[in-house]
Amino acid sequence: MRLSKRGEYGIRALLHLAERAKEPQPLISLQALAEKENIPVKFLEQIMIPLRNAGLVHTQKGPGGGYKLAKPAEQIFIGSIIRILDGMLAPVTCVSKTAYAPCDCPDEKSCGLCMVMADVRDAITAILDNTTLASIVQRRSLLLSSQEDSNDP
Amino acid sequence: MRLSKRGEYGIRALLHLAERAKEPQPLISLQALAEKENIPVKFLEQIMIPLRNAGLVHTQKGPGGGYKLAKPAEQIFIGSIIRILDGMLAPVTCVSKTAYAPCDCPDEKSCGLCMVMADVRDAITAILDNTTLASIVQRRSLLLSSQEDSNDP
DNA sequence: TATTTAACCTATAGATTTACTAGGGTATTT
DNA sequence: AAATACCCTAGTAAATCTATAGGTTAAATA
Repeated sequence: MRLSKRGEYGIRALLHLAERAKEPQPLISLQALAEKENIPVKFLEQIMIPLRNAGLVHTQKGPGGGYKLAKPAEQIFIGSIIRILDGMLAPVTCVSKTAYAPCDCPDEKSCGLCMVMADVRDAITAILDNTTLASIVQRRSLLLSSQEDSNDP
Repeated sequence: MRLSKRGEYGIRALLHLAERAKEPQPLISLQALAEKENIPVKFLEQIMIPLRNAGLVHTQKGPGGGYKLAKPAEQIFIGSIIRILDGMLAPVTCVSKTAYAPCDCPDEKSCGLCMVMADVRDAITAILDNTTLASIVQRRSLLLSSQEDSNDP
């Protein structure tokens, strides 16, 4: 039930872009992004390609070029990122809504395993398809500011 | 975020044992169990060993021997089975309560990814640590009987 | 226009995990 | 004693994961 490094790095990278999101949003180079997040540069490059193809990030070539979010952080869901990078959220293919494939049980409708895994899929998607980069950034800033408070007398 | 074949087969096998659970509970041979559930015999054998070591199944050697549940199906949770066979339920090690290992973010407390994954872990465990073999068997029988009804005029 | 910069693209390679398979050992029953 | 059925260790082919290498293309700037 693991999130791959691919998925983890992808989310960290986009989260980093979301943290920088000002108006106008600045570009950051692959090199800089990888260093800041401690991700192998060439691996991150591989990860950014499908994210760009899916329309989540915008890129610009040449000097001063780099990466930024292609749309507001409020509109980018963690679920989408994981589906793009890791394939699906459901624990088994036969209960996936976005990447369905039959399993080998005689009848999926009456299969006990499928029932439970469908529940798990619903629970996972309920979170990941409703959590945006923006909501994470906000939650994190709330946490950090409350920690500051507790340091003051 | 996938359930392995190992985990899938393990659950299917124990679910099969739970369906047979009468008083006294009969033994079923590895051979028969594997055939009924379409699982490779020698692979299933590997899967049953840790389940027995963990005290979920009882085995008996010799002619007429085989496998049965070691305790009531009401007391066997799907979460336990998956942890035994696949290692952990959490999507990343740093939010696992039963198999914690640090990740490489600078601070886990303020890591946005960790926060979300902790939510996911909670959602998954809320289901899998509260679903027993018995509850699945019951849910399945309710479904099947309601299907019978709808076939009658 | 030449040069530099930085993303783009294809291929590949090493490590790990997954999904099995093989074959002999051990306990139990008849 | 013979048959049965679980026990245990090892190994292996294929897939997947985690990168790495190296050249190509586009854009900015001098």
